[in-house]
Order: sequence, then structure tokens, then C-alpha cells
Amino acid sequence: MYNFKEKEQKWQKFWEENQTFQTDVWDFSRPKYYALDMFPYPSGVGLHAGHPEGYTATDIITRMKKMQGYNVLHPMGWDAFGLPAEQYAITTGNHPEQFTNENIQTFKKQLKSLGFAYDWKREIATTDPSYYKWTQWIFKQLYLDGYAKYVDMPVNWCEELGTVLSNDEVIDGKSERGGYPVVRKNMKQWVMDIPAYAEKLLNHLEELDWPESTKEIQRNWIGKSEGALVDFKVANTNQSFTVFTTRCDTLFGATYCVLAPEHLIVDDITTKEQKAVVESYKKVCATKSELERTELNKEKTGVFTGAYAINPVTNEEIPIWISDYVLATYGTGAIMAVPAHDERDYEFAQKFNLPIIQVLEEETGEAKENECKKNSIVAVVYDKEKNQYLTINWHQNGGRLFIGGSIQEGETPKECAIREIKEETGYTDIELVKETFKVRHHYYAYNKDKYFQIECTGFLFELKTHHKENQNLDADEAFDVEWVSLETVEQEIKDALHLKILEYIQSGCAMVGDGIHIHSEFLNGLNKEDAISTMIAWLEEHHVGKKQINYRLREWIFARQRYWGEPVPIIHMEDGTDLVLEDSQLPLILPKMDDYKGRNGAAPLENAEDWKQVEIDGIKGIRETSTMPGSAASSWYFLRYIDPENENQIADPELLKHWLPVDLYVGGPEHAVGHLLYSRFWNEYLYDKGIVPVREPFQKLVHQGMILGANGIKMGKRYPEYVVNPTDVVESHGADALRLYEMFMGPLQADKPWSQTGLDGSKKFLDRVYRVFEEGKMIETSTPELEKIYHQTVKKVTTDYETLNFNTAISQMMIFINAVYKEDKISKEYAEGFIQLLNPVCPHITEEIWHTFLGHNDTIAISVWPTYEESKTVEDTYEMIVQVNGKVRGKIEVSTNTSKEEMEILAKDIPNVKSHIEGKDIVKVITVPKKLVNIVVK
RNA sequence: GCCUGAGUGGCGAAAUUGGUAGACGCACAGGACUUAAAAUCCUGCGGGAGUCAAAUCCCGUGCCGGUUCAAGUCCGGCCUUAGGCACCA
Repeated sequence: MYNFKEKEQKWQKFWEENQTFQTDVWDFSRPKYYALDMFPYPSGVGLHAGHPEGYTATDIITRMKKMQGYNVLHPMGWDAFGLPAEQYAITTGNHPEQFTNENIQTFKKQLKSLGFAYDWKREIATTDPSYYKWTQWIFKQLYLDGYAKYVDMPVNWCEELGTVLSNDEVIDGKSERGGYPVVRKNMKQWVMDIPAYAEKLLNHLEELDWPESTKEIQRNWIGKSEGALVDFKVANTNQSFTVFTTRCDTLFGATYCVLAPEHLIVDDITTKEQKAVVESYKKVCATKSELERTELNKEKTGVFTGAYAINPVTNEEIPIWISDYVLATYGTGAIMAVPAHDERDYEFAQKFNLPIIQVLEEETGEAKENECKKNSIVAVVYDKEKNQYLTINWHQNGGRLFIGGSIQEGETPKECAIREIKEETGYTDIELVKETFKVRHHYYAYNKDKYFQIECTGFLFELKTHHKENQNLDADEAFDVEWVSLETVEQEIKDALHLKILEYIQSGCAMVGDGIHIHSEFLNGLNKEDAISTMIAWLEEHHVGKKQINYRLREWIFARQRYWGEPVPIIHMEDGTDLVLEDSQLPLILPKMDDYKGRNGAAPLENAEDWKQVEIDGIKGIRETSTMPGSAASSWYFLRYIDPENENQIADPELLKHWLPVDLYVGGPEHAVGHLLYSRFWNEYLYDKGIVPVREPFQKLVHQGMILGANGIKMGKRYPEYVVNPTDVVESHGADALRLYEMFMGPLQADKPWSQTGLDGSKKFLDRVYRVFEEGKMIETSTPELEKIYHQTVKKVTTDYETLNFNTAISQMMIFINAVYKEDKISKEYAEGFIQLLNPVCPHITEEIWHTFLGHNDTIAISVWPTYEESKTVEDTYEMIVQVNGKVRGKIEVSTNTSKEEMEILAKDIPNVKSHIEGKDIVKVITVPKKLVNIVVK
């Protein structure tokens, strides 16, 4: 019986004493492999069930690659700055460092008990001054190059946490940590100019082997949009403002402009009469929290400034409004409103009765030469009481349609619609509900033998009473007037124009799609794409605008009003200048304090008087008291692992050149934007500076799924009875069983529920493996019976590990062990190979067998990975499937090199197949070599 | 609303370029060993009809339709669910 408790400790001690997994990074003689886990925040509660999942995945790759002859770097460290340690310090009066170090020790002990092949000599903690020296140094470079800036800007302020937060730390208007409300506030802040790298960060996503979903999230977060800047003069002043638009082609339809309430020009242009309302509106917006702003987005609000802008293409005066639906922080904080072709502008225009001009028209039907032009209408009449629509059934002569007709001389479209309804159906007691945008339609009229191009307006009327007057029909108008349900309408109306009008009536807002420009002078007749480029050329020629690319990505707010973070190495001098510390003054050490609580929203370091006050060459100054955000240290830690003790640079350039990029990076999907975007930014910056040799740090990225409770719900405080603690499992089942189970549960990337019996099953498998040796099934002579399955197993396990399909690799090893039991013997050669295959997943039991039963003195970790022969994996017979009309009617064991002709003959000879084809004509026979025969009969 | 991904037995899940749906494991049932139980080993295990037993047949991969000799896999349209974005002009 295998004593996992004793043996696991024995081998962990052995690996440590023999430094089995220490990496000589200067050994360039072998190919390198860098396998990285996202380093954990060492919280007080220790490891949870999810940690071993990702860590085991990289550990498997590490151990296999090492056996395949790679020099593997597999480090671990601690992302140790953060809020909990600080809050603990505030409540207990202890130093956060002490708390952090205790947690690190707990984590480390737990990780070691799982048997991971980390090189603990390279362990780093972000809170260690020898580490944050270099975090500060990178900050300094960014500062000197103008990417780190101290600016006055609106920020996300969280009162409860007493700090500002970056955009990725705010979710639905609440703080990611704790879920406290977040408000907007203007503050002097340190920011990183990540938008300057937006284009590079976007483009280089292409070359990465990352999950498509994560790349997509980053693309959305960067949010590139191409458009134009357009200048608007304010009438009767010398003021002007610029708007950003992606639809400059609709400029002829711009009927008003909207500025963000915070826009600087607002106060200057507001007229006396409007001053009071503008002021009060601005006040309301300022006090709204981020949450209220997003929640209140149903109803548009805004006020008129009294001023007018001049539309540069029409030279007409259009009113300037302010509204919080225009964001101060995006684009230029000002827009031109085209209500006909933008949903938000449409809604706003409807509410405040602003004019709507259609400048784009959708087209239905097919354009022909020599078309006759006319204007027409399509009218939809709806009976609310019966929930039915009024239609005209032309039967063979055109099917079902709504009411349609041509507009006559001197008639408005609406008058035409009312007239046509009366003439064709007799109904007169109707009320107009809605008039749609115009549609351009092309059709052929059989009765007139002519092609027509019509401009058609749609109408929706509601029937008030069934009062009817006489119809007034032409002789050739033979149809039935029918009330039908919406379902019938959708099924039976086929005409493209009528369908389009119905679509307008149902959706009913702005028309945002493509179409043909109208009422747009030099754009008339052009589609959207052509019109945009034509308009940009026009704007540039007339010096009133230009092409512009805009990003949604904001500056990274790089300061927190907290204690437990890296100090920013800046001194604000009395003379108003900012001074960055000399390299020799780094690291700037975080001072010990009596009280870690900030006062009135000020940073805790404000209280460190002795530390804060400095004097240089007789000039007094005050140190920056904000600290860096959590994602600062994690944005470059993967570089430090390569050379963690280097005192002169972040890492030796020669080593960086050899070891980068990270070959495999495994971590949770929750870092899709924050950490993974910031690291890419810093790495890209350091690449541009020539410090780092690769543009992208993480070549291949994989997100492990979540381990759910046995109830299928995320483990956590809500259902404490379903929480699994890995340390308990190591106690009860052993580290190997835990590792094996977590890898066997399902695909690495999927969320999977925990199962206690499943875990038992994994342990049973390990006992079954051990028993092969314990019971003496291993023999010195060869076992040809197992040859094929052994080679198949080596092949499948190797390739499945490489593609991270651990669950199927394990199932193949189970199949192999089942075969060993069936034969009741195994040769030493195959036993060794098998134990090596299992070793990356279950390092302890395999190491034990390797020494005890297989007689080795050296660790299995440095043995040579087993190989397979392709020729020995292929079967020489296979089960040929015989189908009749696609249904399986027989199976027969045949040799692999049976010819197509032979296959067909054999197939037709199977009794059950015979009975299915008897008396029928064989239409065709499909033969797929090494697979099947399908006989098609009639 | 928009963008991703997922939906297969009682459960976790497998299935090359379309080619035997359900590998492997869990649970369950039966047998062997045992005084007995546990452990272990062996066998069976999608649903239905059929039979002493079998052969055999029908149905079955979220739903509806299509392409094909053949669809879990490809195409069109829905439904459910998880994640992301959401007044981004």
C-alpha cells in the first residue's frame, strides 16, 4: 500500500536538497522554455481550489520539457502590495509588512506541499525594496520620456476606500474591490499615457497565440474608431469648437450640436437668458455619481445654451445644447447631432422637438436604366383592439401587401396616405401614429411595361372605429381587403419595399445603416463609405476639419492614496518644479508609520512628516505621497525572474535576450484587460527603449477555468459547505491525487464542478498503478501484446500535454493501465516509459516507483522523455463499418490494406446488409478506405 | 442592444479533413474473493420495441429548417446560458 503522506514529503525534501529544479539561466547549450503562472496575491486565507489547477498545468509542461532536454525556467513569486494588508494594519496596529510576510510563508508552504517544480531561488516579492527599486526605476524612465504625467483631471474617486481607481478597477460604477460607490472628481493625478501606445497594442494582438475572446476584449477596451474632426464656428462670436464624428458624411443632416456640460467653452457662449438653466444643469451633472449616470441613461436630459453654431457645409445656424449624454472624456467632448441617422440624437431631438433631416436613403429592388420617377406612400393601418393589420390581398397578381399609392400633384405624403386608405378600403376614422424615413425603391410595373424608381414614405395609422365609407376603385383593381395578424403579415408579405417599411415601423428610431445620400449636394448619390472619404477631402480642402483616429482607451491613473504600495520617486519642489530622484537614491523606501490611516481623503504618507519634507540645495520640497497602483509591480515581474538578484539593472540584457518571450503563460480570465494590457504596454515601451528584446512578453496565453463547488456554484462565502481547501485534500488524498483529479476533471479552460467521488476515483487510479509494481506484474522480458497500445499511449500523452489537453492524456494512461491488468504483466521497458509519462502530473508516486521498483538512483526529473515509433502505433486490422443509406447495418474486421473493391465485396456479403439491399437498386456505393462502405439503394 | 464562447447519458466528459455518437472516469447493478464487510479483481450500463437469451429494428448530441451517400461537426433562423462592452459620437 502506497503511503502518500510519507512519500510525498520524502520527495519534496529530496528535490529541495538536491536543487533538482534550480535553473542555470546562463546555460545556453539547450533550448530554453519559460513557463509562467500569474503570481498570486498572498491573502490571509491561503490557497483555494483554483490555484493548483493553473499551477499544475504549467508544472506538467515544465517537467515534460525538462525531460525533453529543454532548459526550463519556472518561477514563482508574490504580488504582495495591496489593500487587505493595509486594512489589517489599520485595525491591528501591526506593520503591513509583517502580515504580508506571514501570508507569503503560508502560501509557500502550501505550494511546496503540492510538489511544484519551482525554482525557489528566484522567488520575488513585489514589496521587497530590491524589487520595487526597479519598479520605481521604470516609472522614472516613463516620467523622463513624458509617459508618466502629473495632471489635473476627472478621476474615479471612491470615498469608502479613500483612493482614486483606474477604469478597469471600476465595474458598473462601483469599486471592483468591495463594491463601494465611485464618483467623478477633479484631482491632480499621476497618469500613464497608455493611449500613446493604443495603436501598437492593438496591432500586435494579431501575432499572439491568445484566446480569441481575450484579444477581442482588449480590442474593445482600446476601442479604435476612425472618423473626422469638424470645426464649428459659434455664430456672432469669434469662438469655435471641434467635434469628433465617425459619420462626417451625414454633416448635411446635422441640425444641432451638443457639448458635454464640462466643456470649457460652455460658459463663454451661454446667453444671458440661458445662464441660469445652464448653471443649474451643470451642477446636477457634477454631483451625479458614475452609477447614477449609467442608471439614468434611459431618459435624455439637456438644456439649450442660447448660442448657435454654423454648419460648415450648409452655413446654416443650428442650436448648441449641453447634455450629459456627451462625455467630456471622449473625443472632443462635443458632437454634431444628426438625429435622422443616430439613435441617441434621434431620441434627444424627439424629446426637445429639434428638426430631423434625412440625408441617407435605403434602397430596395434593383436599379435599372431609364426609370420613371415618382413619389409614393405605403400605409400600415393597425387595429389595436383586435391586434390586426389592414392588408390588401391581390392573390395571383402580387400577393399580400399593405396599402400603397402614388402621391398626386399638390398633395402631401400624409394626405396621399389618408386618401389611398379611403379609396382602397373605405376606412376613414384613423389616427396618424408615425411617419417613417423615405425608402428608394426600384420595380417593374407589368401593366405599364415600365421601370420605376420611387421615393416612398411609410405611415402607421391606428384605427379608431370601424366606420367605413364607399371604396373608390379602378376597374383593374381586383383584390380583397383583409385584416390579418402580425404573423400572417410576416409570412405572406414578400415585397421588399413593404417589408422595409414594416421594419421601420417596428423598430422606428434613427436610420443608422448604409444607403444613398440625398439632400447632401456634393455627396448625393454616394454610399456611406464613398461619402465619408469625399467629405473628409472637402473638409481638409476648406480647412474646417480633418481625418482623425480616436481611442476609447483612457490614461492609466497611476496613483493611489494608500500606504501599502511603491512610493512614487518624485519631489514637488517649493519653486513649483517636480524633481525625480537620482538612480542612486532608489529605492525610495516606504517609511514605517504609527498610523496607516489617511485623514480626510489625503494619502497616509501625508502623515509621515519626517519622510515627506526634504531640502535639496537649500530648496525645500515635499515628496509625492501617493503610491503606485497594484498593477505597477505585476507589469514587469516576468522580467525580474530571469535575473532576480541583479543590482545594476532590471535584468542582464543577454539573459533577457535568451529567455524572452514567456513561452506559456497561464492565469485567470479576469486579467484580460488590467494586468495583461498594462504589462504589454510597459513591455512595448521597454522594447522601444531597447531594454527588452521582444515586443510582446507573452507568446502563448491560456486561461484556466474556475473550479466550482459541488453545487455547480462558485466557491465562496455564500456556500461555505461547498468550499474545498487544497491543503485538506493533500492531507486526505495526497498532492498527486489532487493534481491528477484537477487535470482529469475536464478541459483546462472550462469551468468545472468539484466532485468528491471523482477525487476518490483519481486516488484509486494511482493505487492501481502502484499495485502493478507491488503485485509484481513487472517482468524483465518484453511484452509484445502491449507494444501497440504503449506506442499509442506515448504518442497521445505527449501530444496532448503539448496542446494542454490533460484530461484526454490521462484517459489514455488509464486505458493503458487497463490493458496492463488485462495482460497481467508488463515489461520493464514499458513500465519505465509509462511512469515517465505520468510523472509530470503525479511527480511523487512516480519518483517513488522510479527509485524503488525501477531501481534508479537519479531523479526521474532528469530522465529522457520516452519516444514512440509511428509504425508501431498503427493497427493492421480495423473494424469496417457498412452502412445502407447512411445507417449502420454491419461491422466486419478487415485488414488495413484491403482495397476499395474488396471492401465493397465484403460489405455486400454481410447477411444483415444483404437483407437491407435485397430487391432494391443500388444507386451508388461510397467506399472510404480504413473507415466504411456506404451502399445507397432505392 | 452589441461582441465572444458554450449547450452531448443519472453526473464530469470524449469524438482527425463531415464517416461506428457517448472513449475514459464517477455513480449504479451483477459476479468472484471473504465467516462477513471494506478494499480489490471481472462483467454490464443512452432511451424504447423485441427475445428465455440473442439477432434485429426505431428514437437520440438545445429547437426549427437546409446542404450531403453521410451532420454533434457545415449553412440559415431561433432558444437558453456564461463572460465582456454598453450614451464611445
